[in-house]
Amino acid sequence: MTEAVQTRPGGRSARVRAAVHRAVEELAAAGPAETLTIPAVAARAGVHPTTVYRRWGSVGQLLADAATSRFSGNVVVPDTGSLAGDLERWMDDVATDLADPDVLALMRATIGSGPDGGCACAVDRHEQLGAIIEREQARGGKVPELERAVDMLLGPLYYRAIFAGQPASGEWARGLVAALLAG
Amino acid sequence: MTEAVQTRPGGRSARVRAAVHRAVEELAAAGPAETLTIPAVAARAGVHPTTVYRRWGSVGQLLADAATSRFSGNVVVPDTGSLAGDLERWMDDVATDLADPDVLALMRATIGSGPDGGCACAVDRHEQLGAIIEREQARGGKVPELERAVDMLLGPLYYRAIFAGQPASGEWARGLVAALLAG
DNA sequence: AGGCTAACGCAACGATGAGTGCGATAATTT
DNA sequence: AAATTATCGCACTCATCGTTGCGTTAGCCT
Repeated sequence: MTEAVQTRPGGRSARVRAAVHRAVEELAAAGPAETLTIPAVAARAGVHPTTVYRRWGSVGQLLADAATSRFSGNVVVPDTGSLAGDLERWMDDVATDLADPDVLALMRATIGSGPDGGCACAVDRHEQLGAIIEREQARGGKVPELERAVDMLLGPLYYRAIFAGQPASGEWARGLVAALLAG
Repeated sequence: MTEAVQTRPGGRSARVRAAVHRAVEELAAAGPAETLTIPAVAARAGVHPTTVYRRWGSVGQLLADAATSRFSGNVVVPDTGSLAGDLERWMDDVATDLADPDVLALMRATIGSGPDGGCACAVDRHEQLGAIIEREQARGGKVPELERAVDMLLGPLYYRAIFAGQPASGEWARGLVAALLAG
């Protein structure tokens, strides 16, 4: 009597999901926020609007899903052997990702869609930074606190991207790492 | 023959403007983003939708206007006599402001409304920080660079508010000031 | 106080987004 | 290979947003 709701993740469903996610990213990058509507997304994805309404329900949930899918696992945690090297490589990757206007547009739209939109964009990065620090700790090295690292690395990076509109250079990012490790 | 477009800022216009701004803040705080529509704002403000359409045009411009109005001049630059004191007081005020859920909701909606939405929320704070540093410089004290101050103070503050969802305590904010002045 | 005109309210229309019932398709299982 | 059923496409309806023309109200100036 188990009412197991079995899902069906292979084949067409996956294709539809990917196409819709791609359409969301493109539309978020293209026009103003009010053009990001479900019929528009469906048309661009080559899918019927009904499908999107049924699978996601609202623009907010659609954006949250697209954002978590986009911001999870597209940056690999490096392993250079030293904490400084790991952090510098990782910051460089994150900064490069944040320099893409399409990524920024998706982030802005996701933030605007609800209270946890911002978290969906950064949780993965938070965990990656924690993993880097944990590994150094396993190596036996002295590590900064995760909170301090978040404040001094992620904070400035995301602030510049969203609130200042400045591009983040690799050199500047390495300076942040140096400041963290010096303190 | 001067075609001076004379505006009429007093009396009713100002009342309407204030009521609409208030309605935007309330609606942004109340429901999801898709409920923040011009007819809804007009109804809550006790104003006819046509008025809002004509004066602001789109939800994006309306949000930008409301945000700049809300985030300008509601924090006074303190003058305690020392740089550390000024920064601590100011950070405390900003942190308190950012702890208000309504303020956060307005910020999120503004960020989601367009590419410069984020700037509209932070430009004033940027200038205030610059003013504090300039005053200390006039006093003859040694001052940090404005960029570094932004990275180490505004960055963590806004990152926590938007991307981490953590409340910012006054103690933690003072720690940021200490770290900046120590470096 | 009276005129001038910017700003607002009202009514109506077209366009489009949101939601629903039903049949068709294709992924998964036996 | 055949059956099962989750998922999708289609046609249709309802609600509401965006816009325009016109009359009215109420700031500002002489």
